[in-house]
Formats: sequence, structure tokens, C-alpha cells
Amino acid sequence: MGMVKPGKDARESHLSREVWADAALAAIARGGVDSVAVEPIASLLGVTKGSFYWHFKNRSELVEAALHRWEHNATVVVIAALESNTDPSDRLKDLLTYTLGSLSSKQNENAIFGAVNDPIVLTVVERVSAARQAFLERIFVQLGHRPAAARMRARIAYATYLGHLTLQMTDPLAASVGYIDELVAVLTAE
Amino acid sequence: MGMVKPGKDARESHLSREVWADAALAAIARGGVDSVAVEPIASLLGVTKGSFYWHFKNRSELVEAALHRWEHNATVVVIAALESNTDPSDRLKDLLTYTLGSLSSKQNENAIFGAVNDPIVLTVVERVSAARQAFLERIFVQLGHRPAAARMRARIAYATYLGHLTLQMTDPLAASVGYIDELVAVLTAE
DNA sequence: TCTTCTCCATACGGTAGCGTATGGAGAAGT
DNA sequence: ACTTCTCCATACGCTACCGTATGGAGAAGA
Repeated sequence: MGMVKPGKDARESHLSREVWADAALAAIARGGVDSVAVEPIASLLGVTKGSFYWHFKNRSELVEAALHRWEHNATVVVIAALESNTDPSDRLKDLLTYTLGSLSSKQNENAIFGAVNDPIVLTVVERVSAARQAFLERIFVQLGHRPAAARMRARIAYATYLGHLTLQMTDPLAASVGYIDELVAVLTAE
Repeated sequence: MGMVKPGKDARESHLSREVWADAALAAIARGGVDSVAVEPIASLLGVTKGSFYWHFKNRSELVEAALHRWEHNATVVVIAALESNTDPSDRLKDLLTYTLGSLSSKQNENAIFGAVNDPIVLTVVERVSAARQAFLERIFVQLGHRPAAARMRARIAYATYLGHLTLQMTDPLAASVGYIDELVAVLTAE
């Protein structure tokens, strides 16, 4: 197999599937899932369609790859980042601070959630939402809620997160001091 | 002016701008703002593009008209429906019950908020969000919160509403009894 | 009746993007 | 050195949609 070994130096002459997927994810952040087009991305990467159709079967496969990358960042990475903190209340606050803080990922989230009519998007979103709500549910259980109540609280907290995601697309939070504290207080109120 | 008077009978041979705008709004609910295309809508209405370009200047004008219709339904109509109820706590619960209940409008909302990268969509969404948050802010003031706190609570409540809107696209609420009561309790907790 | 205006059909050119077919340069194997 | 394989460029046909140009049927006005 005459494959070029990627090597560790920065300049790689050959593109990989991951490079394409990341470029597609960036396109989603800019113009939504529907705006993912092969030829514009190719010219951004400095190549032509010929490259794309060697790495991928068609456009849907590219979108799917991009969504899988997002899924990984949105669940595994985020949850792993909170493993160090064990106190449930702190964890909730850190989670909200972390997820509502990173600006670039918000464009992606909002664009992806706004395209759930696409069945490919739907399945990924369902998995991500389920994982996140399960994570939140454990927090509320640790906070002393009973299973049914913890489940409702998790849903409320997750919905609140999603809503802030959408809101911040138009209204950048205005950096009001103590807002997240108030938010955590409301969500954990007895 | 040889214009045909619309008359009051149902069968109108001539189409109006409103019919086109409503059809476009239905298209938004199905496939998002980007999916609004002149020719498919025309064939749905049983006419051709010739009709469209007589009523509208171009596609953007159609999208704008559809968004204006949504804006009206999303603010004026909803708020007017709650005028009868004066108790702030009941009003909040009625608002959530009402807005989280109508199934068809959710598709629209989610699709529109998922396309805020479009500047035309952005301006409309900003107006709608401002009006809704102002409405909620008044409720929380009536509930005894101070201005700054009421503003934060209004934002939280609105974000929660938006989040549930998104969530229900994939997870149909599961009809858990008492969920909205729990939601209202959380939002109005001291 | 004859003209005028409204509303729409038809026909046309143009662009953006998808997917395929084919060739070719260059590295990897042998 | 010769072949094989990887990665990509070029070129092509196809579809969907936009916007325009033009004509025409039919109601309204005069």
C-alpha cells in the first residue's frame, strides 16, 4: 500500500477525512447544515472536488462525519472535563459556566439543533441530548432529589441550557454579573 | 382599476400576498428558512412562478413576509390571549401551557431560531425576543421582584421556554404529569 | 364594444451544486 | 526500472432554483 505516512511535521500534502469533517463543521457554524457544500469547502481547503469524492461517498457522508465530530466534542469531551470536580453543586455551575462560555461551539449547536428535520441530524441530536440529560440527572440525584424529580430537574436544566444557547445568538448575555449564580440558584432551589 | 374584489366566498380565483406568505411559513416549518423556494411553493398552490413575481419582488421579500406573519402570531396574538388573566402567577403558567402546547407553531419557531445567521431573520427574532422578555419581566415585577432581578428571571424563563421548544422537536415531553407545575415552581422560587 | 388593467402561464437564460468519468503525477512497493 | 497504488485535477452532464421577458385570458371601466 503506497500510502503517504502523515508524519509529525505540520505541512501535510494529503488531506484526511478529519480535515474535511472539521471544515464541514465550520461551514455548519457559519451557514447551517444545509449550507454544507462540497465545492466551496474544497476551494477553502485549496483542492477540488476530486479530492472529496476520493475520501467520501457523497455529501451526506460528509455531514455525518461532521456531526460525529460535534457529538464527540459535545458529550465525551465536556463530561471528561468535569470529572475532576466531584461536588454536584459545583459541577453544575462549572458545567453551565463552561458550556455557556465557549463562543465558537455555540454557532454549531444552534445550527445543528435548528436542523433536526434532517433525519441524520435527528439521530445524533437525540443521542447527545440523552447523554447530557443523563449526566444532569445524576447530579440532581446526588443533590438529594428522588429519581422522578431528578429526571424533571435534569430536563428543566438542559432546556435552560439550550435556551440560553439560542438566546446568546442574538443577545450576548450582556455580561450581567451574578447571572449564572442566579441561574444555578433557580435550578437547584428546593 | 380592474381589480377583482376578493369577496367573502371561499373560492378565490386570485391569490394574495398572504396566501403566499402562509405557504412560505409552512415551508419553513417543514424544511427551514433555506428551504423556502418559489417554484415548489407555486406548484403547491397550483400556479406557476408568473404568479409569484407579480405579487413579490423576489424570494427575500417572500421570506420577509412569512417572518412578519410569524412575528405577529408569536407576540401580539399570544400576548392578547393572556390579557384576560390578571394574576401574574397564573399568567405565567398559562403562558407556558399555551406556548408549549401548540404543536404546529413549534416547528416554525425552531426553524426560525435556527436561521439567525440570516440577517433578515435576525432582526425579526430580536424584536420577538425583546417583546417576550419584556412581557415576562412585567410578570416577575408583579410577583414582587426588583427590576434587576425581574430582568434576570425573565431571561431565565424565556431561555427555558426556548429550550423546551428545541427539546420537544426530538423528545415529545413524554406527557409527564405535573411537569409544567414543577417548571413554574422552579421559575418562581424564592 | 373596445380598451385597459389584473393576474398568471410559458419560455428563456443564468448560476450553484451534485455526482461521475477519466487521466495523471508521484510515492511505495518489488 | 517497472508496476501499483494513493491522492487529486479536469471535464462533463444533470438537476434545482432564481429572475426576466413576453404574451394572453378575462374582468373592469369607459
